[in-house]
Amino acid sequence: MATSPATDPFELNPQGSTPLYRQIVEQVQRRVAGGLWQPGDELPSVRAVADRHAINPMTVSKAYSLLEAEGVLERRRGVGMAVAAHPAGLMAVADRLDLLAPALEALVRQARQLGVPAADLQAALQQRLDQEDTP
Amino acid sequence: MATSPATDPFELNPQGSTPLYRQIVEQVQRRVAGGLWQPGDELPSVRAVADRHAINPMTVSKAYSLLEAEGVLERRRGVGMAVAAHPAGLMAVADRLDLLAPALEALVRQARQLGVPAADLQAALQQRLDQEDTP
Amino acid sequence: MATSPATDPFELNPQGSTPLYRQIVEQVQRRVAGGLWQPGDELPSVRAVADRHAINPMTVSKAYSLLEAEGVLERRRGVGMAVAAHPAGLMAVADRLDLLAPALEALVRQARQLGVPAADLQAALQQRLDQEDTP
Amino acid sequence: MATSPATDPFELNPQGSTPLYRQIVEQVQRRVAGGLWQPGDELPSVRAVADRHAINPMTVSKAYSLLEAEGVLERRRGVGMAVAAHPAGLMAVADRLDLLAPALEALVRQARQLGVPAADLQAALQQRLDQEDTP
DNA sequence: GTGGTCTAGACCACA
DNA sequence: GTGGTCTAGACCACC
Repeated sequence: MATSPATDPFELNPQGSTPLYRQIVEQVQRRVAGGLWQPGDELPSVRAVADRHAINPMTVSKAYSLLEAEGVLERRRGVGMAVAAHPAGLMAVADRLDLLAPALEALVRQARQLGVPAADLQAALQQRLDQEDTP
Repeated sequence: MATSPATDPFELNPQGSTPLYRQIVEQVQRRVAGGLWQPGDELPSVRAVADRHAINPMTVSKAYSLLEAEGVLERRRGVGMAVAAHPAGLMAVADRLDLLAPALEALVRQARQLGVPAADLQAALQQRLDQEDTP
Repeated sequence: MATSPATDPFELNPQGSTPLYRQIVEQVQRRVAGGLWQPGDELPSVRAVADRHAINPMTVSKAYSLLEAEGVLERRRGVGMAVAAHPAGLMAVADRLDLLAPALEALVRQARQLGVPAADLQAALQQRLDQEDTP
Repeated sequence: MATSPATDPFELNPQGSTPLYRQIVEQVQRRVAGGLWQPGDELPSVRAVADRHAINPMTVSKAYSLLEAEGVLERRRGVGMAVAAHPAGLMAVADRLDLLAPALEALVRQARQLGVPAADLQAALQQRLDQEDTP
């Protein structure tokens, strides 16, 4: 089980509506906030990520720069990027739940408009979480 | 309780990142898919919606046109738009759950990346659904 | 002989009753359906087409968006539009004939209503096709 | 075999892009031009057509008025509309073929863009005409 | 450079 | 009254 940044840690969806650089930024933020990635862990190079996903290196670079400006990552000259010593994003479980609020809100709103009963929604989540445990 | 298309059936959020016309498209899709709006029901006119939300008529028109191309709405010339006789989007509960898949997927992925335990996520959804019942 | 999307691949008739954006949509559909344009081929930019024909960029953009929604084109962010990897419209000769059905139907119906004999209609088509070969 | 104007002589398609009144106008024009309908033949009343197709009587009335202005129909006070004594539209076979030119042009252009071979197009027309003979 | 979104306003066609 | 089309121009996001 690999939780620290591997060669290819990102799940990118070029079709999706959220831009590529945003997808990278958000995934790093969450993993650091949740403690999955620890201070000092090194991220894959800009070029490695760009090659792996066949995207423009500038896109990756932009994401890393934003994360550096945020204090989540720090630049190690000649080496690459690493999770900052005191990452701004690390937080308690309760605060992490707040970060989930928008996604939760969207889910519930869509279910309401679709006329899907609360019980069915709960069941669907349960089922999806079970998949997660035993892939 | 008004379920069929009222004078102002839309909940638009001009601040959000999703464009206005997309918000309209998605809300109509879900309401038709869920059976809340029935075939033959007439939608509020382009101008009415535009005036109500102080937006450009073209924005509303664009949404309606897309929905017509999708087969969800049909144009009644000189009269207005109505839910299509055989809307492409009408479906059973199970299929409606499929429409929720992307939102559900996003929620679970974000929770995983944040390191939020499954139990906490379930609890958060439960709590949010309880709000829905007793607003 | 240039078959892949050139700088100016469209034949637009501003006088005709069919709107400009529809003309673009239909021409792309047919060329992709016929295999003249292959998956991955890049289309001329919105601005290029708009300048070339002295029309508003939005008109071209509208056409491209509809084609994307249909699955014929795909957006490459920051790069442009291209024929989709698996275009919804690519099809065998038999199916392409189905696309001609409406036009064929209209022709036959008009001939019937005009009392034009079948033989004369056949001859007229033959004559028109001969022009095509030796322009 | 009914060639003179019956109770319901029109083939109307509310979905099509051509407006309803235009469909009526063109069908009358062609039938008179081809001699299928003879001078003096009476047309169904505005109300009859409107009821039969569930459309607005004004739409039918507009079509009839245009045809009267053109000299194809004449108004018989208290009785209804009839094909004019000397209809402007009656013409020789060669001229009628000219009326088919636009439809023929559209068919050939679409076939070319679809990459359908001339022979296949000829065959398709032949097949469609055979249906016509033995319905 | 690319396309996306929205506005303000015009004119047209249809019923 | 309804929606459809097009324009001119603005601003934004992405790569």
